[in-house]
Amino acid sequence: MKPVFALVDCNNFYASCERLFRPDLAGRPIVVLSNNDGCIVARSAEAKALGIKMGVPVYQVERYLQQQGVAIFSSNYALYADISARVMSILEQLAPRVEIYSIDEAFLDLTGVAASTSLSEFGSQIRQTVGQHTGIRVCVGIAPTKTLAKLANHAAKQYPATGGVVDLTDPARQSRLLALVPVNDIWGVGRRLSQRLQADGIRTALDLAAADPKSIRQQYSVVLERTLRELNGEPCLSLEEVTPTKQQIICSRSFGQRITTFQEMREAICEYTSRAAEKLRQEKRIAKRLSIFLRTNRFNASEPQYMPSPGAELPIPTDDTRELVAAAARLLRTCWKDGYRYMKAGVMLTDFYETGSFQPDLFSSGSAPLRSKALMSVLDTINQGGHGRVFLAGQGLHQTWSMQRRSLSPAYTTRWQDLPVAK
DNA sequence: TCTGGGGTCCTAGGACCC
DNA sequence: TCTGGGGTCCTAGGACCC
Repeated sequence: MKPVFALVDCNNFYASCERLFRPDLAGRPIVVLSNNDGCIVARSAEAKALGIKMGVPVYQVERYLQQQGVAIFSSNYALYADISARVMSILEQLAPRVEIYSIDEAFLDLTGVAASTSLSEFGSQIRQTVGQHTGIRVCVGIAPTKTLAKLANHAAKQYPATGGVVDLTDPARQSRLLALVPVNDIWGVGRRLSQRLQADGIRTALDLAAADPKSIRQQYSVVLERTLRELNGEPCLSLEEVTPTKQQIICSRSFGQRITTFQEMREAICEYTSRAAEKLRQEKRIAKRLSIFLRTNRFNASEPQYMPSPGAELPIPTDDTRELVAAAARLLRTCWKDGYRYMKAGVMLTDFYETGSFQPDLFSSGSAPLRSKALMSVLDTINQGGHGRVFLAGQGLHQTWSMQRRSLSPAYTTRWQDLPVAK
């Protein structure tokens, strides 16, 4: 049986989540900012219509946002994750196999669905059900490959006449759409590739689909060859239901204010290491390698730049916050230099093993690592419970460097104090 | 003054081995 | 005054995604 994929994508997801609990904002433009209130990362339809671009630094458009009466929100990730989980669980009820691709997108396997009902009808059912149960609007693209399903979804968003659902299983329809799509709108073709492709005379998705797979592989890469084949309806990417285990865990942030002292940086690195260790334990992994990085402001050419990123192997892989923090602090001492204004720092864990699976080598002897499963699990339970936090002294009490979130909405669905009240 | 964070995959090139 | 060839493993960096 020929495979059929659907891509379900939430419209303007973060902005829509904010509006769910603020009916007074109906029809008003909304933008959501990145961490630290730096850039615009999501826009409502009204904000897009005003010409506000994705990714622009807020300070460049602050006046304009005010003039236009745009509602501004800091990122409220707890809220978006919770709404996302609700949307995804509905999709899992509707389709037998679902791959959660990102916070606001999922691929569905619709192979065989057409027997009872038409594919586009099924797409409309998805839209309706999700809309009814969560208030979130989605668009649905349906096609024989993931790459085509992405394009179908794109079209469903772009052309209101489609009613938010595009069935692209018909080859004639595929080529009509591909002729309209510029290469940079193809999934997997970014800024650099699209520049190169255009220089080679490949301007539309149809141009790429018509190119020779072998020479594309030679001149570009095996990845682009797969994209080309997928555009021609030949599936190269399959549905991945089980989330593959992580290869690396990163925790990094820009600071609310520049950091200039070792003490503050030490706090920040401790904090990020603790967050990374929590994620590691959630994954049920232990890590053998830890690295940290510091960054000055690369946008400011007149300032001296320093961006060290030292790393180290741990004697024995671990998921214990205290051991990881100690290692991170050692690395910080090796690379710290006074006299710079640091903008950002981060911690990265790599080289994972399953908890309990690691064989220590014959010669790593002696010093029993301070490690306690019980302690770490108590730490996690308390910190995930929402009734206060327990942390290492090194993380700092005041965290003067922590990020700015001036326009944060309440955690409507994940904190009792913030529950919306119907009057 | 003010520019996010967290991931993946692929490739090229160096180190090392026989 | 000459200096192979081929394989594997690892790392850094580039490109992409949301």
